[in-house]
Amino acid sequence: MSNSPLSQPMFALVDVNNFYVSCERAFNPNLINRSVVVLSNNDSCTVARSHEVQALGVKMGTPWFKLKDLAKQHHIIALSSNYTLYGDMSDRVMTILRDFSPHVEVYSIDERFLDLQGLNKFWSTPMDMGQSIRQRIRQWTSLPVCVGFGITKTLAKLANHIAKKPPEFNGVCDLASMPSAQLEALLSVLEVDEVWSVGRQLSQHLNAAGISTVKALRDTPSSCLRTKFGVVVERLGYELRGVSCLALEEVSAPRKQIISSRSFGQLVNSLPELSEAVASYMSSAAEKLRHQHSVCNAIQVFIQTNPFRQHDKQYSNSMTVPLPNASGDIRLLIRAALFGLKCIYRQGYAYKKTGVILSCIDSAAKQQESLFELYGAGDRSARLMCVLDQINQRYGRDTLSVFSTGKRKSWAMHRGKVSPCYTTNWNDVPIAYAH
DNA sequence: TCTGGGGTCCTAGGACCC
DNA sequence: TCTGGGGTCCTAGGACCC
Repeated sequence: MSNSPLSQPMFALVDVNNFYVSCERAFNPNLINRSVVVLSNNDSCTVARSHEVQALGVKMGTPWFKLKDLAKQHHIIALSSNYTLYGDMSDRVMTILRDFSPHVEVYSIDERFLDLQGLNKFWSTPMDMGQSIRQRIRQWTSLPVCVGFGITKTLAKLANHIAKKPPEFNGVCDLASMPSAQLEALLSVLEVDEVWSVGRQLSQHLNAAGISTVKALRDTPSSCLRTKFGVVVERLGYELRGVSCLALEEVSAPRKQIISSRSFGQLVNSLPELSEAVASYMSSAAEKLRHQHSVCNAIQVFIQTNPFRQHDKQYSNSMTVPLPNASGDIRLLIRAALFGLKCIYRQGYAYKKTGVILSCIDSAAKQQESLFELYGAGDRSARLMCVLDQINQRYGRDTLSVFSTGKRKSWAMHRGKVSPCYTTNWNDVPIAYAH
């Protein structure tokens, strides 16, 4: 029996420091040790800052025009973003991490969770492993990373956050094997909003209830967290106490919605211009839709004026266009989106932004949906069995095993997979089967 | 003058049905 | 005809994340 901490449940979070800036530096060493920011679409906002820029107090998302003076003064270099490059670098990091664990979750473009349980044979301590990860990624991609270890994902994320604070941690922090005196001291000074999923609002509420440190949050009884703050915070408490509630998600589920939207560089007034933009956003959204083998059953299209121009007349609206027959047909999707746009468009406003949001369902689920629609479904238990009978007679025994029905939306277990189906007309079911 | 884009989950409240 | 409770479904909006 090994006593190595890695024989316990153990997660790691590996996160690339200042990811976009680090990617740019990997290809242009002149940027190293310089003040660098990467800007969003239209070069409007800062989406990444080098350490040097962070030290100047520049916050994430600061508009570039507000930085121009500071930039001149401190010779800040601003770069337009290059997402193709960042995606490629992200894949390279992924490849390297697979050598350290077969179980890796892509949490975001610059963060990976690793499940390390049972890997104790290879490493004497997590710290060794963490340093090894840092060195190899640095060597093979030039990217700097920090590594956090914990027995839940929330703790690993917190550890990663702590590891970034130089210099004593040297980029790696293991909360699981930290001496308890040190751990308690650390958690009692960490503010509660440093915890993953505690944002501005929630930290205010927690503070108002006297919970201002991570330690206080961890030590508040579950029942209290549940009543005062709901299920999410209750789960958070468990995670901080080392009870894992969040599993590693290695296979990324298909997106439930696909958004494609953009701010205009210049304000736009006319419907034809907006239509052109919407059609183009829809094309790229539909491409993603096909890529994940989904179809779309509703499209939301929205437009808005520029809320920062407070003297301008403001207008924002959206419309959801349902597609009774879910589809991935690009021409149909564009038609539906343009129809929605036409409904919400009003003349006389200067528009800043528009976009589409596609609700996605799995192609296979769509086939099942049509199967159920063929027979109808509903909330009349007297007819439930006959529907099951019909479907199983026609498609073979046990095609349909569980069938829970709601008024409009129902749920069916089909070959081990639960899928939604939509009620059309229950009365289509022949009355003869009701007996 | 110039203020990002893409996601998930939860909740409240209205509509509707029995 | 009037009234009420209980349930489901849908949507919008808020909060959070990177």
